[in-house]
Amino acid sequence: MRSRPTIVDVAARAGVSKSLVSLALRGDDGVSPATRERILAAADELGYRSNALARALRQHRTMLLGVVVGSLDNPYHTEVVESVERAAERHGLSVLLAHGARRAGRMAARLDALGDLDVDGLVVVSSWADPELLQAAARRAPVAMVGRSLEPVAGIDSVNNDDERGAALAVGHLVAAGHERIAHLTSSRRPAGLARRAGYEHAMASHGLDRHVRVIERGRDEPAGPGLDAALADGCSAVFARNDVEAFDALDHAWDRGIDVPAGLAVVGYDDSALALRARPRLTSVHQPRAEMGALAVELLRERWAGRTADRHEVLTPRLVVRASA
Amino acid sequence: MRSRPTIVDVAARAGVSKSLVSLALRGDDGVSPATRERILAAADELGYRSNALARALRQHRTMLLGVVVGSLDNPYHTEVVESVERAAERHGLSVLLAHGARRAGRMAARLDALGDLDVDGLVVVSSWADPELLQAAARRAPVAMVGRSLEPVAGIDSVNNDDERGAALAVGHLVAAGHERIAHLTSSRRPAGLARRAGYEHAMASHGLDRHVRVIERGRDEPAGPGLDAALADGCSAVFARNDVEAFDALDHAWDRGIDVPAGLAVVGYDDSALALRARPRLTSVHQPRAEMGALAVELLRERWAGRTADRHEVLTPRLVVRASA
DNA sequence: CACGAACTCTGGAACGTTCCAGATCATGAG
DNA sequence: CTCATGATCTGGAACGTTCCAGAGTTCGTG
Repeated sequence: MRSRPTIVDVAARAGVSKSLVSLALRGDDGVSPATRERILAAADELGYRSNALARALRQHRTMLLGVVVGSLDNPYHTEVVESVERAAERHGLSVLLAHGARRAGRMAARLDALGDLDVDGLVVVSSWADPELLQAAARRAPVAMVGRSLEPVAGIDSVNNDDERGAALAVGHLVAAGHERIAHLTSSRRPAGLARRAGYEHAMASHGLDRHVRVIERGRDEPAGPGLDAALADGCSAVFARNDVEAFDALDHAWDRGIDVPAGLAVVGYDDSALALRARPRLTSVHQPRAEMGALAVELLRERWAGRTADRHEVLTPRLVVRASA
Repeated sequence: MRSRPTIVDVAARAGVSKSLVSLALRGDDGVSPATRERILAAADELGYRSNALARALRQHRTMLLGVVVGSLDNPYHTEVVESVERAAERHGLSVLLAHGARRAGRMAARLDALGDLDVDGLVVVSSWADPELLQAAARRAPVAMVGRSLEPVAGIDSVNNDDERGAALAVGHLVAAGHERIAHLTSSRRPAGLARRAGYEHAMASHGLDRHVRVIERGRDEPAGPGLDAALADGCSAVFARNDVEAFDALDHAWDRGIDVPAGLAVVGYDDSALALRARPRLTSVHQPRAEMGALAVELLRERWAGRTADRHEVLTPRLVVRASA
């Protein structure tokens, strides 16, 4: 494996200076058509490929985008990551992926590693992140967060959907279908979860159903069964779950208990991830515009590169996708 | 945002040469304890972080691992990617992810982009890849493929599970449960799919059930229903699906038709991905040792870096995980 | 006391590119 | 014929590291 040809090799072959090769390859128009031709031909013959590293070192831009994601096991996350990668590619950026950044310690380590690689920007896809960590990272490169922090973090752009509104859509749909005792199933104390819960409570109140508010809380790895059974025993006829994964759990439990969905229990999820279509019956779910969210995050970073200094916090509007489960 | 301090700044502050700073930071033991102390303190005070780019340029190694994956929508793929990332991290490598490389054109583009970034190695996670594309990429950096090509590709290491054997496990289990008319559901013409199909056919033959071999083929986005119905009508009592996604489809269809699983139809999947646990009833599935496969792929690359030139093709042994669906 | 062997430390080249200031040359205006 | 102008091209510095050859100091030994 002979070592990769450089711009100098091309220059020698074309009989010009390395500087001119650089200009020609970058399409600068101070190069005469004839020599440009010659240079491109030489590059081609040698199989020259530019060294992105050297360019990055000199230009102070790597065209690298760091993407930090809590985990890939929730399809919603992977779909956001895919949309970020797609948008990045459109702008000639490559994505560096770090997953498993649930714990703050690991997230810090991954952010540092990405920073050392001089990424031009960072997208954090997570339902939560330590504000200080984000700000530390933002001192190196602009950061856009897809997902919520408790409140806007100074210096960090964000893209979100309106969780309260999404929750209201879900509750509204169930109320319209005649449900009154609507429970909320959640295992999250993170901002997105809390916002959906608050949205649920407000929506219940606005429909005059305060007295039927019932939140089924459980620990991260606790089963949903006991809480659901208790709610069912109290006449609860519908569940609005914090996300599709939890909705799936509710459907599973109904399946195990032989309860018909939606007749015996109506279920609405959140995210409208691939899971919603895999569920039986298919899951009615609040749709987050994922593709748009990823693209928007990349756009926010590009604006930062262009010089924007004011923070932007984008909140997109979710919509309800009605299927068979409610 | 003042520009990042460099090794030279640290040197100035500690009153030594940049070379010595470099040595001290890398833990070389030709540096006296006292000055090392002083240098580390200076680095700390300035908030120095090394520039991985400059190091990579000089050392001709980026510590970057390119991971190319067909798509992230099959949980099996994401789990392999996660395991690769985990193994990479253990060795101080960062993962550059490119997804959506189903089409050869896109895969070529992504491989080129990763090559330009001078990745030290490539892991291709896909059920198929154009051998020439892989070999072209391997001219730049060693390539390990997780997944099958029709036959071993010269110069490319690979990690696989033994699909034929896995298929035999599935069939064996169904036969032991008393099934004779066992169909195979597949929508794939890729090597892994073909191997599982062949394994199914051989296993059926070895149990003296040649006459009951029945392959339900369908197009990539065609429903599984019609083929399944026809098979059921002919007395088929079990299905061995090419992967969990297809098994899921079979369960769905059974659900839609009100057929009890496993009494009315036994279903066995392949991959034992997260989907298997999400299925109702829970899916009996052939387990591929994903975590091991990702780690092994990284190990194969490391061996290449260490100088191995002979190809290695690792084939791991799958095992059957019995759950409720069969 | 001289000398070589550690032990520490240093300056400059190199990695492959881009940037910058300027060199060269033909052209056309005065 | 001269000179400014624009078009085309060039050499060297710079990016932040690591590598290499060697310089200076200290110390033990004969």
